[in-house]
Amino acid sequence: MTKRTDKPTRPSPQRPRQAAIRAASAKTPKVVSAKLAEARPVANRAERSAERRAAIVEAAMDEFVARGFAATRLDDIAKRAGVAKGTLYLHFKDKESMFEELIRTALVPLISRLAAPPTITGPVRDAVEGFAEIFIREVATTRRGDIIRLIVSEGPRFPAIADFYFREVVSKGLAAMHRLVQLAITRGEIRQKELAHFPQLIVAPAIVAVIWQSLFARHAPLDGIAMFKVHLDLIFGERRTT
Amino acid sequence: MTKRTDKPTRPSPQRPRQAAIRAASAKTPKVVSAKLAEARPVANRAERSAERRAAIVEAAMDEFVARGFAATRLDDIAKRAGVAKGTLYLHFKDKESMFEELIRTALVPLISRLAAPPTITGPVRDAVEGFAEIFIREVATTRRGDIIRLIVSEGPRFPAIADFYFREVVSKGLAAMHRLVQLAITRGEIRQKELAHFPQLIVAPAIVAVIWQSLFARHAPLDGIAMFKVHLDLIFGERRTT
DNA sequence: CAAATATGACTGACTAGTCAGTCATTGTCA
DNA sequence: TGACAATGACTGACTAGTCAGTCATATTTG
Repeated sequence: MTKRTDKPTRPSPQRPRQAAIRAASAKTPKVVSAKLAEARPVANRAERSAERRAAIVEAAMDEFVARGFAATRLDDIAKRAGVAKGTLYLHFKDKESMFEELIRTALVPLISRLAAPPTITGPVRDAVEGFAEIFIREVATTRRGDIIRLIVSEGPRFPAIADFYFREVVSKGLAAMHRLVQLAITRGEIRQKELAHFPQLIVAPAIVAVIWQSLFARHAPLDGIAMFKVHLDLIFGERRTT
Repeated sequence: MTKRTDKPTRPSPQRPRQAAIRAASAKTPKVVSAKLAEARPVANRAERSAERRAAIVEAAMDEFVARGFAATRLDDIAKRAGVAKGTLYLHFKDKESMFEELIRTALVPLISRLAAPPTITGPVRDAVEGFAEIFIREVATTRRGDIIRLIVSEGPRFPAIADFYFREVVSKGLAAMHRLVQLAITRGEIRQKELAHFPQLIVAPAIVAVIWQSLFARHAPLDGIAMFKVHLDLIFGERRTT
């Protein structure tokens, strides 16, 4: 029950060590708080607020990725972001909203990348290979990969997130893949016509690479890009030139 | 900590409604308690204890799969299993041990399946296809698939589980795949020799199918077996006969 | 200085784990 | 074999502790 029947009067809160506290918190290798302390030319309200929010988002991302939704403590997020817990509530309604908003925000760059010019100049294979190289280097290796794992983990418990992810990322990405495959088939680059029905097959190795990184990289490193090239050889036939 | 320095007298607990409580608990539609009530020929202590344990394992599996480790309440597991919370601690040391032991137990059948006769009679493709069909039907669709998702979700937070899973399932499975691929290459069934370096490519679609089921089946059903057959066509070349 | 922001102590709901007490089953003995 | 004693599986009320969310107070800004 946590009695806490004491503390009857609280003789005067007296925030004495404010500076000290800040100093201590600045001393820690916290990402953004340091940045705030150094480069603060003037920073009006809006800017500072945006910076704070960014710091919170960054910290929350780290914590959620490391521990999952349920096991993450808002106290830890606040500490890592260099703010008080109450401040979190100035930016987010509650823990759940924070989590959902975070995932969505984190996916925005991915989405814009997907919507980027799908103009094909050379062989389709090169397009797919470039796409995969970017994906594996920028997703499987970075924290965006963790986001994918987070979605796999928490998706079933956050249908809103799974829905959003399917709508904004998966279906768009698969549609793009579908188009590429169709093009490659008409061009004769791909012989297996059935592949058009399962664009998931194109990206499957990339997904596996992401999962492998977070679970087994320690036991057996996996060169995702090399693996994907072999995969492309299967799809497009073995490459002639080196 | 758990002080417990107090409790000097405990005025006399007086458990009055023992019978009533039992009746109530029996009335609930609990899985195993019902079974016990009906088919109880004699059921000595050991048998009953084993049944209890099985009920707990079953219930715990359901709860952990549905909510993840952190969000699962032991009270709920106990209620679902039709036992008191204290009983859980007669079978498991604590929540974490319970979780880990559960995962291991759940994988035993999978492991024995992997260690099963790898004798190849016909084409390697048929062996792989049979293997995949079993896997997708018995794993992607059933609760074993949830276990895989659970490992992906909680693995990073339970290194012991990730280690165990890698050692007992992943590395063995990949080694088996590697052997199959080698055989197929020497037989001329597979032309792409590099495939031997990445046996993960063989199983990637199966993994993706598992994940798809739990996240997106609602939005867009996926025929995992059909997908895998197309995948095999890519690896072995398109199948001649229907 | 008033308004806008930020703080962190505090609350209360919730939960892992404990343990004194109960009682069905098993063992013992006449 | 029937009565009685011993056992230990089982129970659930209870404790200590945790943590999301609040709000009175303090600080900063314009």
